[in-house]
Amino acid sequence: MPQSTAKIVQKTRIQHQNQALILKAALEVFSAFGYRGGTIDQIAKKCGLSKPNLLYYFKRKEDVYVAVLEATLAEWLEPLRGLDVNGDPIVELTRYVSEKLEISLKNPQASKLFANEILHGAPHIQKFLKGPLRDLVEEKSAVILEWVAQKKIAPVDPQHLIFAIWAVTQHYADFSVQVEAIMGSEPKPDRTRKAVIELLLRGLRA
Amino acid sequence: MPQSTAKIVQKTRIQHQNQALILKAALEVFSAFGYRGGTIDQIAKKCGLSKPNLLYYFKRKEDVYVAVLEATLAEWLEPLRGLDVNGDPIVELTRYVSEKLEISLKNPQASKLFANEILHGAPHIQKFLKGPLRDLVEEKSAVILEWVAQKKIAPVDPQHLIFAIWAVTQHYADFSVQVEAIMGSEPKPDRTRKAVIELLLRGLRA
DNA sequence: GTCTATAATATGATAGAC
DNA sequence: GTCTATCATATTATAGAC
Repeated sequence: MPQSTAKIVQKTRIQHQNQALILKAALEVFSAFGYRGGTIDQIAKKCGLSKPNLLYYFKRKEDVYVAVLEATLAEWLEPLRGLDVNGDPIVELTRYVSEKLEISLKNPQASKLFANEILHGAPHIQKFLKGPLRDLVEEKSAVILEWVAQKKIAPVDPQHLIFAIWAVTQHYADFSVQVEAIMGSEPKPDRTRKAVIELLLRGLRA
Repeated sequence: MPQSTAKIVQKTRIQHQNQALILKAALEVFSAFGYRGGTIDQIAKKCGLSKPNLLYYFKRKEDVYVAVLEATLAEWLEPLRGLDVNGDPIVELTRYVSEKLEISLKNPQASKLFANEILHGAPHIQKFLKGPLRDLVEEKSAVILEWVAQKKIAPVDPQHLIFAIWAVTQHYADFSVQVEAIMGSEPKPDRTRKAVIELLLRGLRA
């Protein structure tokens, strides 16, 4: 009995380990080639498993994709959630832009995966977009409008401000190839951060 | 002899017509599903040709893709090219942002096709990025720096300003699904334009 | 130039031994 | 749980008649 339990625990551990390996490899593959472009063969090779063995953990290719996609959604919401109506608007927005940019630069693959999904109509995350994401944007738009009402920042359309922040911060991850082609090398994160904050927030000071 | 010539002309006309049909259909398919996701079968059906007939005009799937991609590159450069160092900076930049946004909204498929290509490493347009695009950005960065030197606009990093304009304007085309999910409906172009111009350029007034 | 038929390949998924 | 072998299917591309 004890040995049997130990065995189960052992197996479960290996399961979790392998699942983690698969998700890591899947993120690399799907972010680079898209859902249709990436193959389970590539993913299996990248994490040292055979194709049938991978499909033992995830029955279908789509299941792997959805799993890795959903793993990134939580992280996606987090920075915006922190926007505090009681804080100083410029400080709050600066922190938000900084965090969003840092996440994009630190994990460009997740950003690309997400961008690719939305670019092709978001077939797997409609509910996320229309549910949690929409609700959060609505909540934080109210925060920004409150700041405007209190004349703490210049008048601004809150939804479009949020879109602009997303667009610019993710641009450096999603279109890194273009950025590097034009700048001749990888942009310096610190300089990028300063430039982005200036561009997006300078016009808001009341 | 005259008839023979007429025939050739006729054929050439049909060729051009069919090529145009193919490129139009290919843009729809590739922008929606990506390069790997789109099939020549879909494209052929969409323009009423048989698959072998399509492959008579373009030998390989990749040739169709490259053709439709390159057809969009010229249009891509055009608005930035108009930035005139002798004009009023705010007027010039406002015009540029407006044109860029209008093109994105009018032809979101081309924007998506382009975004997808870059997202996946731009394997087919490396030369375009490192050549004409880079050169043009360099030229127009100098224009913006000149305006800064003349104290006509506030100090700004010209490359990052251009990136921000691209990111925000294309966002409404590339991520339209997300924008609509959050706003509940298609955004009004006029309101979007005003919001984007305010957000990007308000901070630049000297 | 256009078609039907088909070859050649890639890839998702399963069967069954161990 | 993991493997080899294989099936089933989708898709690119070509052959050859008309």
